[in-house]
Amino acid sequence: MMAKGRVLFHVDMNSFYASVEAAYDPKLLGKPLAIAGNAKERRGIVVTASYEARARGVKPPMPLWEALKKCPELIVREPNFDRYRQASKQMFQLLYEYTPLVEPVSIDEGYMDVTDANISLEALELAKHIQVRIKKELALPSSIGIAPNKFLAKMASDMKKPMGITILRKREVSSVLWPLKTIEMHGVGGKTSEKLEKMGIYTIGDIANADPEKLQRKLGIGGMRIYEKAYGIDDRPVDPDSVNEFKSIGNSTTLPKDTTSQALVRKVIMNLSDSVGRRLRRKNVYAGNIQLTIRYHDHNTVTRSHKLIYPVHSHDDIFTAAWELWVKYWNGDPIRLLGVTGMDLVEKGSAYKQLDLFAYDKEEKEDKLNGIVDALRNKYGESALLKGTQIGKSDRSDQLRDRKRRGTSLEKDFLRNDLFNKEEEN
DNA sequence: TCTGGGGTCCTAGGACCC
DNA sequence: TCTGGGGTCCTAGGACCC
Repeated sequence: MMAKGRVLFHVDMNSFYASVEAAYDPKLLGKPLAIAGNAKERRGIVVTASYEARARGVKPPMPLWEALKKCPELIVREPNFDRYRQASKQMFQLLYEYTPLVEPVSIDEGYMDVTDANISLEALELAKHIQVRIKKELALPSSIGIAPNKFLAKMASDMKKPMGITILRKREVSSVLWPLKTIEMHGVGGKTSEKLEKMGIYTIGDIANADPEKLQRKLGIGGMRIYEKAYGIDDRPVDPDSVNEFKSIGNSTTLPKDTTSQALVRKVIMNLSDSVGRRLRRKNVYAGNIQLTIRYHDHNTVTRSHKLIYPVHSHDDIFTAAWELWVKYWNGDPIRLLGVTGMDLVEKGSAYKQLDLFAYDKEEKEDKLNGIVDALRNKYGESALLKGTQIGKSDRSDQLRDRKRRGTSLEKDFLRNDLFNKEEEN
């Protein structure tokens, strides 16, 4: 018996941020509107442009000054992320009414697997129904792609905007996709398309006719993938859980102006650590690795990271790790951007399973804990948080003062909280 | 007068272990 | 004895996406 093909939707909101703003303020409807961060400092870029703005040549990610040159009457708004998250939530809730097999990909797009959805409508009718409801109930335009897999559904939703619905069948791949330039393929960007051009490959059809082994040699595993995609092959399932499986949580910020001020940098890293910590705690996860991103004046960007002995999620611990990276690696040049990211995330409770296996009651745990902390202190010195790092002198004394003030050590705090399930402040 | 901020995945080299 | 090869972990960077 032949396996039944899947029916997948890719739902893609059109100019999402701009559309949400227009839904809030109908005066904006029909006007050239751009959403841009740092609009006041003029360092911003256009994140989203309404279709009226696009018609005048404004499109993301264009620097704001350039957008204004092209379209002087452009209305510029700063992003209201809370608003977008709210609208996004409502949109996905609407999708969940039809099937639990919804996979949000980003704030404004997601896949649905409606193969076995218990709905009497044909796929096309169902898509229309969903699109109309999103428009009526949320006042937001969308495009929907219908196809037997994610890749084709994604390509399909891109074909008619705004408010389009496109069906892309596998047998249509050669007529519809093959004429397109390689960069139109989802997953092929500027660098890869350049490499492909050097191989004499310009269209998706050229990819399909290329030697797959050569593609793999030149592009690694990605080469094999684009070859399969060129034939419309993509087995990835719609995974509703992936939205909760974070691999990293980070925040970064471009400074109002480039700086070498230690005091300012310290403050910025502290703020970033605070917000990363808050987000980790809200999701109930710990970071086993802290990464510092430094973008210099000339846009050269470096990342430096440390695996920690213990996963952390307090702002103090995150700041300590990030600051040590800063002290150790900053090259002295003016800084444009700073970022702090928690990586190697582990869920609360899973981090110390091993300890629990060997300690049965509270007192025993306490003893065990003290023993471990002492051993760590002996091995790494007072600053046992980081693995394999020599801590700079000034920084170290900073840290010691800090801990004295709090009357405890970082690692001990952390273990205590975890072992005894102490309530965390939010 | 240039280029934001949030992520994911892949690659590659060196350390380290056996 | 002077030398192999496999495997894992850690780190950094690059490509890509929205």
